[in-house]
Amino acid sequence: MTATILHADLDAFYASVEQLLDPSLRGRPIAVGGGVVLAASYEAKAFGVRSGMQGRQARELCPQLIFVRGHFKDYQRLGDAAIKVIGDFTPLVERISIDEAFADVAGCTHLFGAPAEIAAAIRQRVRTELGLPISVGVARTKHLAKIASQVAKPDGLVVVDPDTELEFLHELAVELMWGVGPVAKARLAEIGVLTIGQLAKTPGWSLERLLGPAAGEKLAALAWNRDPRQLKPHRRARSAGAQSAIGRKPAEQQVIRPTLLHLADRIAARLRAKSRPGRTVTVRVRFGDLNSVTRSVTLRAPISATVMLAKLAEELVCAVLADHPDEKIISLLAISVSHLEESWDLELELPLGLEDEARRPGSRLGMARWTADCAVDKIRDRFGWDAIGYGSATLGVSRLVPDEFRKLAEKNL
DNA sequence: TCTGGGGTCCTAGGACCC
DNA sequence: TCTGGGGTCCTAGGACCC
Repeated sequence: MTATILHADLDAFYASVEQLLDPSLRGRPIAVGGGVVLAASYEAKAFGVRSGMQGRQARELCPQLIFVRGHFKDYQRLGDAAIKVIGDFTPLVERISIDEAFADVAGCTHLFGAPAEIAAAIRQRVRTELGLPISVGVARTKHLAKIASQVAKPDGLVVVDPDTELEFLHELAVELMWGVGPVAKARLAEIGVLTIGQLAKTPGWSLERLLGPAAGEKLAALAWNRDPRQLKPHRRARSAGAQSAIGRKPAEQQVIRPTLLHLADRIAARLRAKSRPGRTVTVRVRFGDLNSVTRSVTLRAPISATVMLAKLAEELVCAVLADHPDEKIISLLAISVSHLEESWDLELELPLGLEDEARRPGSRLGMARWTADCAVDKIRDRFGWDAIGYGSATLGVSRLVPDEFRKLAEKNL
């Protein structure tokens, strides 16, 4: 058995792109964003600057921090180009996000050499052709390849020989494992488990009691490098959503309605573009105290119409607020659509979707709405997103994070 | 460390069916 | 009518990942 799984991960991707585009930023602490840090360079991370952090806090940690507005189109272009370099070696590529992918090179070693050589070649090409640092891990399983690339960062290559994989794995900290976050790490620490080796020696029943049956079993297997996950080149998304942190706002219709319409507009347009309407609509409301509550409904027929989604979301939010009459302040609204149809003939959706709506008291059956959605989609295709839209949705909606940035995180439906 | 946005998966209880 | 058991779907919440 040889190690043929690669995990490739661009280092501090957005920040590296900025340093590539503007040489005066190289070697300096920079943050992409403004009000919120969307990404930080290694130099900034050294000061404790993290993505998601408030800009003010980041500046306190690192007074010389340079804020740059993002070049979002370049992120997409260079991320795609890096993945394409990997694709030049093997078609078995599973892209995880804009800057990260797995690949299996088992079938192409006769053409390009050993997996380690292929990994080195990928790094070399991304460096010379794109000007970006990328770290690569090579191992027998996805889990170990992923850990290897983390260990390799920044700008490194780590190959885990199958004969010594447990020696490599067992001395690492548990939180490097896939699936061990802050909560699991703390629980494991309570029973004295700090390293993956200690985890491996912990009895299965103990892990399952601590972390639940599924997580316990998974971690036990991963600790012995038994990772059953296959590479999946074509994964389809199971849900599509959008959220907006709105600061502290009163829980009132004039705040809620335009925000939900904007979110619904973004989601529904994506669903329509891929003909993947969904049956379950979930809403999340976060209150002033940062506690949040969700509410969902599952329909008989899938929907992808903007107004219908917005209306359903609004009813769910109203139900949440009715259940929490003491909460006067909301700080975030989110909508997610799941139970996505594999593929759906749009022509069929209208009668079925509206049939559902038609049963609801006080609603009007509107062919015009669906026709309008299609017209809006077409105009946006030609003239851009902001060429047309729901007036109240585009105006007065706080955009803490630019929509172009949000798009980068969207999965292909 | 209380922070932004798009996702996945798991759990537990209840409804409902056979 | 009651008791038992298995399976599936829905809902709400939570941990985790990038």
